[in-house]
Amino acid sequence: MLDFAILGLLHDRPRHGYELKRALGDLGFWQVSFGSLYPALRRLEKQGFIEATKGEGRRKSYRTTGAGRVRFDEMLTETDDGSDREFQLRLAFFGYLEPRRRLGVLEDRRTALQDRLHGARRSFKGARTNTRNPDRYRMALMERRVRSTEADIAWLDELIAGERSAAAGA
Amino acid sequence: MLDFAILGLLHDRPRHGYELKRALGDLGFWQVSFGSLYPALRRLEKQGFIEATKGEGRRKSYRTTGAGRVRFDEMLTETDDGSDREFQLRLAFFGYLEPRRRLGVLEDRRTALQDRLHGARRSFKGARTNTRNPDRYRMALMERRVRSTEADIAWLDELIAGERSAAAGA
DNA sequence: TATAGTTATATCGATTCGATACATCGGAGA
DNA sequence: TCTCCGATGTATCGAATCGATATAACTATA
Repeated sequence: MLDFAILGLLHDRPRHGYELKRALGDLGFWQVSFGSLYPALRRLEKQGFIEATKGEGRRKSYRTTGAGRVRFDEMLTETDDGSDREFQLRLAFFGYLEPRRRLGVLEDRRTALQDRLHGARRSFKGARTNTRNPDRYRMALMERRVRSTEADIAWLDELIAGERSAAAGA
Repeated sequence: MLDFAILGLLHDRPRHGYELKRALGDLGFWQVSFGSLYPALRRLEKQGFIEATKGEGRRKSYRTTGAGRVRFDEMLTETDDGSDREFQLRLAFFGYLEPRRRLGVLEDRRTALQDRLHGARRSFKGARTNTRNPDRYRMALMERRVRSTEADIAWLDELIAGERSAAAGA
């Protein structure tokens, strides 16, 4: 997954290590550590997906190779582990995904969130009903989960609507 | 952090490994793997914080020792790494924290979320203003971050209000 | 001229993950 | 009745990731 992130960010333009960390953090959902990043860069370089050139000063500028761009395209359509992080990462690179494939990804995500919502509601109602003395704070956690999943679905629906009108308008 | 989770769940009552994984997953924010859980149990046992007794069938029932309960109490008030996960975990065990200490934890969390909100808004507005051709999908991600942080603060404020009235009513 | 903060690359040990192995148990369907 | 399947349950492996730390140069500021 970090490999996917790096290839995607380098697909935008060449960047050095520190800048990759900053850019990934700026996406808002993953503060990656150097202990993950630098080994990942060497891994990708050894696999021939990226290459380093010396930038200004101490910097090493990385860019994707042809093989790296092919790998990135594969990853864009490849199997989805269903994690929140992977979805957000995929969305960050949606501009590089063929437009006709986008709606499917969003709808799969919607299904997954609906499932999560049902589970969250079941837990919440179950705890309220079955537990003799339900813990106030754990109930609050469950309620938060229900609400934030609902909010995510609403947000996603806006994205889906936008995608449909973009498809119709094109 | 996993140690904290295990000690807290065993503070409720004795549980076996599989049950701990289920209980932690049911809290809704951490699907821990067996590859983390079983080594953690052995770690805690070796440190003398928990002990195993043979339960029915294949089960090994774990419970906290005196030292384990002391350690858990320390962890309840100890340094906070500021992560979402740690906050949620701490909240799940709020019932075991002295009532007079609860409000402080919630207010610290509120401050952290406010900071996050400011950062998220700054990124969002910055991208909209500075970027010549802002990526539609990355903008959506930023907007989601703003909205979900706002929703979290609102949810937290309800908790804080409840806590204040509980303190007043007592 | 200290001194503190940011930029930048890098590594270390410990933790966590995802996959897998293996075995038992209860229920559904042939 | 038999057989398969999914849930239960403990356990381990290698790889990925984390958090802390080391090092060093540059930049601002007191």
